[in-house]
Amino acid sequence: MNPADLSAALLTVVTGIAARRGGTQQLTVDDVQLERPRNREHGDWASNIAMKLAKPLGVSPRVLAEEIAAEAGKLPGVASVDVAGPGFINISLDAAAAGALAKTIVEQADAYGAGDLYAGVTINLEFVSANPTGPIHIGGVRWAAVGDSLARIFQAQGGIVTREYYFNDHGLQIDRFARSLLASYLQEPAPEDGYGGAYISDIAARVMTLYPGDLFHIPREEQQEVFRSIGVELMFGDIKASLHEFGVKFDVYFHENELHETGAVERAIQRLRDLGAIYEADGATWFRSTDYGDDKDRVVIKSDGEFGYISGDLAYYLNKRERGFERNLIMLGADHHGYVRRLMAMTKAFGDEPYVNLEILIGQLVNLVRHGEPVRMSKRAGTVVTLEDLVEAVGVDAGRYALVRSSIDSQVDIDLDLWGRKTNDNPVFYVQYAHARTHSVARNAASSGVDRSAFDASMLSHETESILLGVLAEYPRVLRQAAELREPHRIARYSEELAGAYHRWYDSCRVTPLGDEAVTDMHRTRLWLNDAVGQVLRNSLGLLGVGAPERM
RNA sequence: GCGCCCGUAGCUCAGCGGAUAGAGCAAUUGACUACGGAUCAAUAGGCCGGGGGUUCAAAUCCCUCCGGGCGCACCA
Repeated sequence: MNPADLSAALLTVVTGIAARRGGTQQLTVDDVQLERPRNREHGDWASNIAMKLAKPLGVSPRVLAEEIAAEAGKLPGVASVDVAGPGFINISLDAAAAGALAKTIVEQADAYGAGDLYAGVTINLEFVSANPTGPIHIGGVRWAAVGDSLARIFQAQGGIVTREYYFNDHGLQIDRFARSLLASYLQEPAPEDGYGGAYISDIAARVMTLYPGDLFHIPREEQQEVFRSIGVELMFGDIKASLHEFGVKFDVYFHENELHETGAVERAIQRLRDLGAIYEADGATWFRSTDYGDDKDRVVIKSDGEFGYISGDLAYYLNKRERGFERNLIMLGADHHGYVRRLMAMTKAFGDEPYVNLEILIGQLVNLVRHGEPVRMSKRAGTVVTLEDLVEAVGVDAGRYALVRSSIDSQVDIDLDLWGRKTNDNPVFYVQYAHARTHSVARNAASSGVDRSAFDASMLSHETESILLGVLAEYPRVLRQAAELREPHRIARYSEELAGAYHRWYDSCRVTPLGDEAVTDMHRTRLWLNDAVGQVLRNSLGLLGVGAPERM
């Protein structure tokens, strides 16, 4: 008996009662969503439907609740139904109905928890997209972890997902990068608006070893071009390598240059012009974005003839739509929240639906903390905190977990000392250890002759088992909610809850017989539960891109 | 001035309009001749930043004030 089955059964009961009382509203499963009461004494599942329907039906919530409870109590698998407080309906399942889930999970394996929220929907997730002018700094790293996890979550909901990296290889920042490399090579001071730091001289030196010609005897402009083309490729290779090491693999690396070379930018502007959303003023060409909700109009062609910044975005969005993506998500740092309005205005201008065809997720800043002090960074001075720094300090699993564990709406301090520790004050180890423990238990079970040849769900009646089964039952809903709200941290928090429930069960219910005890169906049945927990922990950690070791 | 995010236990943070607001860490006290003690049990710790409002019900929604972070270019 899953909560979904129970909801469906309850819906039938409630619909019948409402109809008899003359109710006219159409009820759906969403109206009878069950929640797990915090307090175990309130049963396994609770419904607030009586309080919601009391007013429209003109009855007191308690009376209505009693009426529903009387019928719900007759449902198969339901042990008891009570009415409590202002009109909560508290339902307890019998052990057999609740325990059946253990077997279901083992049988469904990797598929347990998956849903169809985005079945067949094409989704483009654009994230990181750091300019190839330096290593990925910590802000981009947050999105590397969260964006990749979100991609996995959407896939688990049936979405057809493309992970995309927008490679900004066009524009002034690249010029600055090239000039900085050249300056380093010529042992000149870094340009005023350029980049500094050890990686610049490193890349410059590598360019030298790769360039087949003689750099000394070509004009400075050509020298800069050499550093630009080779340097960008090297930097980009480094970025790809760090992402790969971090377990993030992009399906598409999209080059901004392509939009300019194919005339896509002009076409995008022309399309706005055709819509009457373009005007000329002060020698420049403007997008009248205020007509679509922006707070000021935006320059698409500057008075010097160059394209404004938004022009590339216009073309890029259209390009994604032409490639068939129904939903396009862009993940940006808090310093880019000002973009949201203008890009939504663009979406609307093109006749699409803002916040549906295009969504922009804004992630607040991440601070790294070491020895209680924030690790400050400055791109100019080259003291960036990079992906490599994080991985070096805490490893990939802890790094990803730390980044994905908090809501992106919150600024986060990541304590490198804490996350680098291999002890129980590190949450990722708490969860991984629980998973390793399920395997350890399974190994011991095998050597004691306990197998899964029998399953009697009614034996899973210990209090810790009832709690553990309840947590397992919630997983599909947590996953769905994480997808709907674009909040992978819910999966992380859930995995911690499950790990805790498992450890407590382990402490009071043995899977393997003690001493020369005989193997019973109790042991066999518990092995199913043990394996079910391992499976769900594996599924959760998999969605976070964090390893689920069998031994630690 | 305008906009986005945040303010919850000593710390780091969860919390879907529901019942007595939670977890981990830190503190105190316990549990190994028992499947891995990277664990578990227990104690203590809170005007959920302040004030209004909506609701049967508000940490959650709305308004307002205070505090913190980040933005408000013909830069990218």
